[in-house]
Amino acid sequence: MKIGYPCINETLPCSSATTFRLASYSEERLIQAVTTNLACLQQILEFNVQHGLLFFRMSSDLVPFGSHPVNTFNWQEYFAPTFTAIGAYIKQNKFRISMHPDQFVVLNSPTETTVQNSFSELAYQCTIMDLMGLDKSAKLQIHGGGVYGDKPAAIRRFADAVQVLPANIRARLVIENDDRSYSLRDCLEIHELTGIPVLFDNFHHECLNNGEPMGEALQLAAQTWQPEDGILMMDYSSQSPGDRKGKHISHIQLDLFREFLTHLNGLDVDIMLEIKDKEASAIPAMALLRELGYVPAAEPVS
DNA sequence: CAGGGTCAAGAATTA
DNA sequence: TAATTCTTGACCCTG
Repeated sequence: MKIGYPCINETLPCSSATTFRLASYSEERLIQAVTTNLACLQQILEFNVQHGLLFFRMSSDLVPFGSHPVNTFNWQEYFAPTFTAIGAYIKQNKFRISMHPDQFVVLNSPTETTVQNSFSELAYQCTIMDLMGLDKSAKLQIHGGGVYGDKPAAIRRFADAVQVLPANIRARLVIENDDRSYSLRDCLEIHELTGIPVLFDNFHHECLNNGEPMGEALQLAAQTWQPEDGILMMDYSSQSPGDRKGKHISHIQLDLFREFLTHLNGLDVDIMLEIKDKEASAIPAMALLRELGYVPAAEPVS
């Protein structure tokens, strides 16, 4: 079991997602931003190793405009040695890695250009993982997309789109249940049609489900992962008290987290904490996992 | 220099 | 058909 937080470290004085406006695009600006971002990514990974946080979601913004036509620079080749070095560090420390293309990646959109843009974005993010030399357990997580008033048709379009993806992207693609449109059951159906694993989000499942108890839901999602995919990846969060339903909590509530863990029933998972204060929650969560024996005690610093 | 409007990209809801 | 919400950080313009 590994645990982590997404993209941003609030302790370190750097960002791995510096960007700039499209209007101010230039090759110099791009090189500067990517250089900064990759240097910071390395620092974050080192911080995480020190704290035993070995599941990490890399920012979608490592390369600004990574899939935009304005970006004709061969950043893949220019930064290949840096990607290789970071990848070596990731493998040396046995990190689990994910990326999460955002809401603009919609494989089942009825708009052809939206689908094409989605393919480009997936290709961009997959290239980063490929350049790092990561195996197929490093995943790209996306949601089902829109429903457009006809979910069965939307699911078929999604499945058709997955089939025409290049093999390297398809091998990394996983679908995550969301909190308003595509439930775990819908995602399992997409898995049946495409073979892609289902990344389980406990909080989304609480918001939208078909009656599956948490423990059963975890088992159903876990069954969609093949050995080469690695163990089940999941997103963990809980409701922010007093806020709109679906709003993520700002700091981890350890009693709720502890209660959630009882539903695992021995299932091994990697847990991404989608909680606002990032490592400030991940560190105490990790301490709890050690206390409960889910992960070994910290190794002495050599 | 701080505050705040705005930013590549979408979908669903509401007006 | 058009505006707003979702959701989020940070760029970068304005005063």
